[in-house]
Amino acid sequence: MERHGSRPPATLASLAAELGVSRTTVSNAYNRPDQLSPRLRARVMEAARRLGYPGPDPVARSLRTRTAGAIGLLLAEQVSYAFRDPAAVAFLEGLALECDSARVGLLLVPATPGSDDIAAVSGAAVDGFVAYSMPDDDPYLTAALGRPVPAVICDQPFVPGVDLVGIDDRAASRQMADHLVRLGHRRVGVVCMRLGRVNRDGPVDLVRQENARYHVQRHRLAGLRQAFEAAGVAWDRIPVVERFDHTEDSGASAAAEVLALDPGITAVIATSDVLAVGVIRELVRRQQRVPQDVSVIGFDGIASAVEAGLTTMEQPVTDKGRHAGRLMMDPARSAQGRRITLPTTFVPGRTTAAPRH
Amino acid sequence: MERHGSRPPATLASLAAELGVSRTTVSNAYNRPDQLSPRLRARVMEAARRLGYPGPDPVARSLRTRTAGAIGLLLAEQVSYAFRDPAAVAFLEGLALECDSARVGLLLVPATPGSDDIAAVSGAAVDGFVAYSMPDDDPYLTAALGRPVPAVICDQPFVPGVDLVGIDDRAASRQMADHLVRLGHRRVGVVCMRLGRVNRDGPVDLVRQENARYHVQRHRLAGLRQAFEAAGVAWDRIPVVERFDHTEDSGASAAAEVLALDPGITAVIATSDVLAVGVIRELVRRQQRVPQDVSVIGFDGIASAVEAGLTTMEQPVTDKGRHAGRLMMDPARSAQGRRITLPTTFVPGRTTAAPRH
DNA sequence: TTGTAGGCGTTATCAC
DNA sequence: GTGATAACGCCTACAA
Repeated sequence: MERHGSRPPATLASLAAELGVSRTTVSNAYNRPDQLSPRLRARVMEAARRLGYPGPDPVARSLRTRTAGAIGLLLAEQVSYAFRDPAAVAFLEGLALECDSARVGLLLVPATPGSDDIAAVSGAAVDGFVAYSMPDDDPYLTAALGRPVPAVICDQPFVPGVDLVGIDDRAASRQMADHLVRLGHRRVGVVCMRLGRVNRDGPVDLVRQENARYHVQRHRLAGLRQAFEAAGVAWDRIPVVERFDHTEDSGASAAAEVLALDPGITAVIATSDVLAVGVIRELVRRQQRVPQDVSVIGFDGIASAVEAGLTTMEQPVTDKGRHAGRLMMDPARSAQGRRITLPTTFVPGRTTAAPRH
Repeated sequence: MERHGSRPPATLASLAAELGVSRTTVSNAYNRPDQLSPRLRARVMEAARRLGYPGPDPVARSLRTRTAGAIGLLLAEQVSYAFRDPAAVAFLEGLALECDSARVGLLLVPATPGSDDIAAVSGAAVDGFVAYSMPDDDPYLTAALGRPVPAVICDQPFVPGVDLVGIDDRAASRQMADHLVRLGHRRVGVVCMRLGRVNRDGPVDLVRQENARYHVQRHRLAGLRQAFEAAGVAWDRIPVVERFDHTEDSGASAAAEVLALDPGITAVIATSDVLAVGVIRELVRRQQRVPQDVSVIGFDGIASAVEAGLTTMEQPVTDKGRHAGRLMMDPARSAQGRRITLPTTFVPGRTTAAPRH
């Protein structure tokens, strides 16, 4: 591989000068080969090779053409997290599928929560943003929406005028709870994901539930509440425990906390499969049998959990990614504020059963 | 969110004009707040808000500063594939970790194999490329190396003068084979990943083995050969079957093919865990017990396979990503051609045992 | 603390 | 089929 020497790197202009032709001609050699005599084009390419000219500079081209050839992805977590969460990975797969076929790059924007340094968002050379499951008032998202490029949001938040891809979280959640109610469960515990942007773990009171900055969690809790109240269970007696980090460890420790708050529960509802897996781990550690002693139900339908027999609510995560990608690529993006709601599927597993008495 | 109206979008220049100050002042307001009286800065920001100026254009800034704030990732597959292969996901996690802390974006470059359209690579606005496990003569990689930015390669290919992160594939592979030899296996079959850029499945002769375009596979096969020949087994009697797609289905069909070539084998060696899992699936389908009837061994140490008890050679995939990222960010990148070789660990599982006779 | 002005490397437009 | 010219939007010496 020829590394350029000490002389300044070749540019389109210097190539043109060297050849005694105009810059237009060199530009055409690359972008419009048919506008050129084959002979001249060959001469240009030969000189390019000789001078080590790597072809038109992408940034300069972008400036001129006003397109970056990439879309940016925004997450509520560090980028590396995206590769640790199975649901996020599945979403990314779907999104990448659409990027692939549109031949567009996917830029993972480093928007580390906490340090609210907008620079990475304002400075991302992209033709649009896809935001995946962010809180209602995220500064990175605000910055992205302020840029003059289209945006698509997946799951949350809902922003008027901005495309949204999601599911009916409240209905799905209610359905989950109904399943338990039907089995006969009345005393249950709930383990949910973070409800706000600041690191906080612990029991959640009604006020915090209703004011959650993450509306997906808000809706899921509301759905559970509906189901249990419809069954005559007082919702405020049900312990709800929140975890900031979305990991199995969080699920395990939250399970312990829920059990401490009400040792008599017969089921644990987790608002995600990752948490549910942690819950089960903790129950097993305590010699509790699932589902004989305690039932466990999750949400998401991630592959590994479903294979392991978790009862859960499956959502089409990869499809979410595809739809988000399609909305982004769709030329008719003038029609903004579109909304796509995808269906969910209840997946009965081997982790729920009637409570024993 | 204020959407700009019909007038041309605000620029730094138009903002300056509006305010009756120079462009420098506006630029400073964004990039060097301390060079400005707080009052003036406030005026600038206020006007920006009023005019819907989203801040300096990232592309124009990149052109001027000659940095893109992102690194590009090149794969031998479609981008979406990266999210389907556990090893690739782990690598990406490690790489993303470093990108996060360096506050640098990660651009997944759409380099679809087959359609050798270099444009996405030449047109990627990045400060460097990381290539993950590509064939020896990949045109995308060639294009990337031709760009005047640093590059780091993970696993393959080896390119003189370019940083490389990898493992000792031959030694690790030999160690795997030794394990089987020690258990007493002499008739085995091998299932390996693609050896060339064109779609091809089937048995592999010695010539193809030695000329494989993917040197990782080449080394792994060579390591196996060494081990078996040292044990007095004629390598050319051992069936080796290649699969282009890296999926469990491939592993399964390859297992069937290997068994057809030599029904008497007592063990199957797969050069990846994904393939190994497929191999086991096929064996189970045929009512063969693993390891009692046939032993199976994999390579990679992906989490799900290790948990499932697969005997395998674990490589530190996430660390590979981290090291690749660090090499990329390392300012001392003038010293190119660095090489990092990471250690592997043999993981005995429940899928290998002595052959029965 | 603020302003002047040149140039980063390219492509679109239009003329020849 | 080829060339001249004018942006694209910004940064940064340098000067005031």
